[in-house]
Amino acid sequence: MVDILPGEVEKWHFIESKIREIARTFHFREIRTPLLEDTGLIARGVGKTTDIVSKELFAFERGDDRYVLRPEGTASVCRAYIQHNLHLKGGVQKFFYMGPMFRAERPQKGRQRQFHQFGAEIMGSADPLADAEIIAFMVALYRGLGIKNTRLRLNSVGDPESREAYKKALVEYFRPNVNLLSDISQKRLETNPMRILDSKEPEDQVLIESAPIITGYLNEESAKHLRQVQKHLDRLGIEYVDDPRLVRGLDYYTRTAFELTSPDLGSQDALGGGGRYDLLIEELGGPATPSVGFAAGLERLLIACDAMNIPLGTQPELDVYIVTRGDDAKKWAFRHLKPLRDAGLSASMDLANRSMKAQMKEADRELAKWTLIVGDDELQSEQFTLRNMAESYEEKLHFADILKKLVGL
RNA sequence: GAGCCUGUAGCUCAGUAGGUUAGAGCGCCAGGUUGUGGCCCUGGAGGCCGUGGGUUCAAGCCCCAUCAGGCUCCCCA
Repeated sequence: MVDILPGEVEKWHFIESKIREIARTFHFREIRTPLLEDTGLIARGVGKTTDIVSKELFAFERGDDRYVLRPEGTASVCRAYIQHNLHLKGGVQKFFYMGPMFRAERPQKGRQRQFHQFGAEIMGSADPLADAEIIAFMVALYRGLGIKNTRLRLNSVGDPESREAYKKALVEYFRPNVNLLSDISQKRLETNPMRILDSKEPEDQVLIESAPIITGYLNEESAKHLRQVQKHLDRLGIEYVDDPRLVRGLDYYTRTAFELTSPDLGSQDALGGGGRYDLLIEELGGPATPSVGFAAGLERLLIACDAMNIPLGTQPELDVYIVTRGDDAKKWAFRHLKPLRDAGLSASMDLANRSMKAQMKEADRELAKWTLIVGDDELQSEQFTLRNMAESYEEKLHFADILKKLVGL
């Protein structure tokens, strides 16, 4: 896990405000859920056989209750949707969220045990327009930041009927050659054959290349749904590639699945991904609510921005630093920070009784635009020295005029 | 969970075949300039050399373990 220090945190502010701004234009509304969730919710929501649940949860018990640090956001949003009867508010609900997630994995570039995701959900629509809307939102964020080097992959993992037919076909295809598969894929043939398609083991690649693809096994409704999503994306000018071998690691997806990747991320090349989950809310005990969503990694977004040399936030400037000489000046300065701050200026001063030279140096380091220099002379004449740090000129003014001048700028 | 690599000052890194008080640049602090930053000069502070154990007269350097990080695999964001 990592600390985000001053200098780095400004980048986060920049990205977070960009996300909020684009969410506003799409009219997604923010939802915040607890970092802790009931273990059962996550297990049922994400799927017991997924890697995330079976080996990556941070879990603990307290009394009879079992908790996990949330590994993703969708299950929590669904829980909140059910718990607060949000379907009764009517219409289609559009949410976005942003915050830390936790998975107990071996860390590497673009992968931490505590990481940050933003994501969005559209709940209560089975229409392909909702799929296109959620993808458009995700793509708009990356476009808005200027990240160009991305690829959107699109597929349908089918509804339960289609998927059963496809799984059967896959098992029939792989079974005769089971010995040629990697150990892990041999296991997956029993538990979750579609995951074999996601394997990167070299020995699996040959077989995967000529394996049957899901496209031919989609029933008419699922196939039509995918075609309509594609048409909507075409109309929006959003480029994508059809990838009939795209499968996702969470069990709740139905029909639409998509992933946005970037070659700038190295081995962990997924910026974000998502899909439709028409059955999840019902499975969790809520009303039948077809929904679609995505999640994206903020750390990976930052890596992609750096790779493209996209300027993010920088160290904040300081409006005024008051430099003092002597105890009376120090007292005067400490009192006069308030009117400066009340006027909306950022103002600071030496808090460690150091030399003028040290104070000037600190003002420089803190990117002060102005220094206000106060010593015996100034206190006598009530005319204070205002120094412009960038242009190195000074003038003597009454405090009221200094305030006026700085606020007026 | 697996493989390979790395871990020396706040940061970036040197440390020669194991041999006295572990170095540099930048940064930090102070002085040169007892009322003025950025340049320059001088000085200073700051390291149980990731942690624990072992080998040796002697370990930053060799061995083992462990923790953390990097690159892969796996998986995902």
